[in-house]
Amino acid sequence: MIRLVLADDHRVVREGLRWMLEDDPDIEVVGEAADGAELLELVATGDCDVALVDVRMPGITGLEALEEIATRGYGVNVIVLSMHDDAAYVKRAVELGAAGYLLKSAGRDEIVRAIKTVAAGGAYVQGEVAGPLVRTAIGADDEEVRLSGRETEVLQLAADGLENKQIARRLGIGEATVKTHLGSAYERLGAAGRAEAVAIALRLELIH
Amino acid sequence: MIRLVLADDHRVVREGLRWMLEDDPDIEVVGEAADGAELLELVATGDCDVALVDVRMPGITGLEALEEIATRGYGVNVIVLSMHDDAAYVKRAVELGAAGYLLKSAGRDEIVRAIKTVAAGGAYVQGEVAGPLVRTAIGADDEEVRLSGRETEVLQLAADGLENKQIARRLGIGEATVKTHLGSAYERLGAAGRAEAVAIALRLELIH
DNA sequence: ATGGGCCTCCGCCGTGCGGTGGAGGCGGAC
DNA sequence: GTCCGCCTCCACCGCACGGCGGAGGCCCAT
Repeated sequence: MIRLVLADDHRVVREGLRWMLEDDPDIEVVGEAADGAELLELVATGDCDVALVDVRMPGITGLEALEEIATRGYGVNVIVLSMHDDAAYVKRAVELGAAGYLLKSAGRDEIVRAIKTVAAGGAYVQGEVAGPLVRTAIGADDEEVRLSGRETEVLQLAADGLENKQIARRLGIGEATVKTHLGSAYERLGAAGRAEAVAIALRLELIH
Repeated sequence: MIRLVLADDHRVVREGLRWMLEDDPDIEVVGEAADGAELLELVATGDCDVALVDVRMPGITGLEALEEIATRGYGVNVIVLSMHDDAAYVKRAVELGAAGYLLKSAGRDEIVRAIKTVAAGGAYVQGEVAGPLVRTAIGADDEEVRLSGRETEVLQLAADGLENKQIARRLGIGEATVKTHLGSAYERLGAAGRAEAVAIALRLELIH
């Protein structure tokens, strides 16, 4: 019997999944969470084997909760449920310790298969996103996009509408340094300027 | 027997709802649609009584389909399923002819109740949004954040990293006009500049 | 100890950007 | 008819921005 936890901020999705999955004799839904905090509480009890979590949730997001679960080393395998088929998303989720990755376009059979696979200790990535993923694994398009601590801070404040001088004062550093960090952030993200950089970083959930 | 059609771009949601609702002996799911066009096709056949449709779908959105269904005068009662509890959304949906309005926070019982109510010719608005609705009916609060067509286009291109001159060429308008649109977009969004405007618009899903 | 990543800072310089204050045409709403 | 929202365009101006080419200190790994 696989003890499953569902995490999604929309109750229709949670209840729908519950009805859909409990029809399978090997699966038992032992808990539901509406956000990352609730999910972490449930996982902490240790009474579950697999968690099916939406990436996008209020407060603590699915990815943040995933990171927490992975580092804490609970014996819970997490399947990420996402709207995005971007390779970067998948890669990031897998890096953070996801055992499975499903799109919201997945059907019941595929979800059940994924749950049973990861419950058995395996990994499951939906076909439509597996292609891009292995491409990056081979190194065809490597370069994992990430920013240094300072770059992230500076870009976050830029996204909040502060100008360089204000960012400098906020962080207690010189304006020239802010420019340097922004410049390297643009380069890493392949952005033409702060607007595009903010757009890309938001999509990759590097800033909020 | 109530013949029901489900419309949502996420297959997990559709299948989940199907499993959840077909458990009720009075409800039969006779069709699923992944976008507005499919929904209109299904409704046109006339073989259904109630449609449960998500507002947000690619191509023809739920609201647009709703409008079409209402003006064409099919004998189908539409229940709108939305993430937003904004009064403006509810108001607009009801204006366009929705017989019901549910949030994604709704539980199974409430959904079933809504379906049976509208199938009987009634109207159902979820409790949590009924309050805001009457508030706006009185005129207590209004104002929703939205951008004009041009403002959205211009801001989207700005988020893609184009500079004003390039945006102007792309849209076949003058650079001054681009600046005007951007300026009014900043004002509407309460943003200090393009970076913050892009951040806000992305969060509000006004651009992608 | 040499290299590399990160953080810090500096000046220079062109220009893209955003604010201000206009103008007119078009369509729908009252 | 008159108002209002939307789209279009113009000139001016100050400055924030971003690219360039430097510099040094820190820590860690090879």
